[in-house]
Amino acid sequence: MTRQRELIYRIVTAAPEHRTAEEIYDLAREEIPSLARGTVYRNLGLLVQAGQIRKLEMDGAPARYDRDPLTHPHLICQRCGRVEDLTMPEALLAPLAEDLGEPITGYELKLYHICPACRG
Amino acid sequence: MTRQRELIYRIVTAAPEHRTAEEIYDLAREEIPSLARGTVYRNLGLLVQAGQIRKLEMDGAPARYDRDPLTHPHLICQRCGRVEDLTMPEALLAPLAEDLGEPITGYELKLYHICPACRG
DNA sequence: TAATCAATTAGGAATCAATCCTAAAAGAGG
DNA sequence: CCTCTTTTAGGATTGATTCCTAATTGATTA
Repeated sequence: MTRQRELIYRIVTAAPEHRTAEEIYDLAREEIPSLARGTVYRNLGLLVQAGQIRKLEMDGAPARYDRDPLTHPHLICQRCGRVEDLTMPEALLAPLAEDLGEPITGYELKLYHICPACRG
Repeated sequence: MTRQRELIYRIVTAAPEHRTAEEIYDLAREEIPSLARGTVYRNLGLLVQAGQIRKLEMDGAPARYDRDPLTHPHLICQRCGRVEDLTMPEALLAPLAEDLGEPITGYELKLYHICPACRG
C-alpha cells in the first residue's frame, strides 16, 4: 500500500462529501504535491474494484466517489451537484425485482431536488 | 422543422430501442448522407429540451435516447448495454419521497442484469 | 414570386473527463 | 542491500460531446 493510495483512500472516506476525482486530486496535492492526476484515477479505480469505495456516475458531470461501498440511493441537487446518501428500505425494491422474474445484479436510484442552500 | 430534425425524431421514436447518438447518426445518414454528427447531437438536445424524447446517461458508455419522455425505470444489461423500459408503480416511490420532507424534482432508477441473449 | 431575417446546417476544431504509455522510483521479501 | 514486482509522475491519447463559422435553408411578409 503506497503513500499515494492511502492518502486517496483517506480523503474519500474521511468525509461524507461525494467528491470528484479533481477535488480529490486537489486535496491530495496539499500533502503530496507531486501527485499525478493519473495516479488519482488509477487508485480510485482500484479502490472501487476492491469494493472499498463506490463510484457514482453523474449525468453529464464528472463522477463522484462515495465512501460507502454498499448500494444505496442518492439525493442529488440539480443545481450544485451536491450528493447526499439515503438509506433505502430494501423491502421497497424487492417487489419490483420479483415482478421481473429476472435476477437483478444491482441497482442505482437517484432522486433529484434543489438543495436548501441553492433554494437560497 | 427541418428534414434533419424530423428524421432524427423519427428514428428515436420509431422503435423501442434505446440508441446512442452514433447509432442514430449512422441510421440517419442512410437517408441524408451529408448529415453532420453535430446536427444529430444538437437536435437530440433540442428534442430532449422540448420534452419529446428522453436522454439516458449510461455510466461510462455513450448516452442513449428513449422515445418515452416520461420518467420510468430502466432495465440495463451490464454486458451489452441493451436497455428495456419498465413501468414503475408510482406508489412504490412515493413513500420514499415523503420520508424526505423535500420536494423531489425527478428520479432515475436503473436496474442491472445480464440479458438472456448475453447469458447465452 | 421575390426579399428579408432568423434558424439551421455541414464540417471541422476544441473541450474535457478519463485512460493509456513509458521510463524512473519505491515497496516487499528475503 | 538485491531482486523482482508494483506503482508512480508526467505527458500523450482517446472518445463522446460541444462549440465555431460561413454557407444554406426555412418562414414570413411584401
